[in-house]
Amino acid sequence: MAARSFLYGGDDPFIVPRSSSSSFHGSRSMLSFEDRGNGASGGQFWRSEDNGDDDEYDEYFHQPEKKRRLTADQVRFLEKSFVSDNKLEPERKIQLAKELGLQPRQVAIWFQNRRARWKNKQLEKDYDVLQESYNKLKANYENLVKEKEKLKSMVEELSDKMMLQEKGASDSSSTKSASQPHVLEEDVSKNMNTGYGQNGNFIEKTVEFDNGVHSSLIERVDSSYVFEPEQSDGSLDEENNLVKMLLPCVDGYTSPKITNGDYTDPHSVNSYYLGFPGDEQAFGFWSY
DNA sequence: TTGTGTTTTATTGCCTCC
DNA sequence: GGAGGCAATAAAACACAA
Repeated sequence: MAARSFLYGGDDPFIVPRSSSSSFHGSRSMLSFEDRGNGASGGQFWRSEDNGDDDEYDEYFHQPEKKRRLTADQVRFLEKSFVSDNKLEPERKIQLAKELGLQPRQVAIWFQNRRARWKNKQLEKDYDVLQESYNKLKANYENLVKEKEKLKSMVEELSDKMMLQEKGASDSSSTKSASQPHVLEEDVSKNMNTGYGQNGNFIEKTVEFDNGVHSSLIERVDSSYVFEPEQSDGSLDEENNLVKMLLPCVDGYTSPKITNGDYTDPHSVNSYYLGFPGDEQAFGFWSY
């Protein structure tokens, strides 16, 4: 872009008069004659101050341009200005250039570069925040996996006990006691808190296991119990799946059905009742 | 002193807005 | 179509270890 090329030569021609009341006279030395071979903007200042010597001017002006750093004072001033507003309106650009003894183009470039640095810093901050968030999620996930394993072994332990019960029951002649899931009932019931609610012909209990898993317990009017897992709880679903897998090992389970919380047609919903027939107060799981 | 990595200044090309 | 912003990049200036 020709209009912008070659160090302020074609853009924003702005020459600070020597008598300028700039508060940055210190920076003027940077633009002095002794610097002229080393500085782009210095060339123009020098040109304005030494316009009597055309040869020297030509010699300087055709030297390859070099860039120079702003003084600490100039940078401080620009930083202050940037903090107050990181966008640069033309008036402010001219004003800053005057006060700093710089070309407006230099001020514009400085702001542009400063915005780029600021953006990079912001990206770094955002990255750190995301990283921290990820680490927390990861730790949380690992805890959940451990919890899941714990629950899994719990279910396996319970089903083993059920199997033993079943085996013992089939060995004995008493069919009544054989169908009682005492171990399951005791082990589960002592590990949960219950709350109560009424639901149609059932009393619905909200139960909370020690591990934080919530479920609903449906107590039939005739005092039999079933479990109804909440659909929102994936870990319980997982547990139910495990229990469902173990079902073939358990003799005599029945599958009553529930629609909208009410007991209806035992065959209308695809779910399992993991209880036992004929129990007065049996525990079991609804499995979907 | 010099090689090397980092920071700063400046350019270029593209894009958007008016 | 010109002005200005931005991303990418070049290159000078600087810092610093060896």
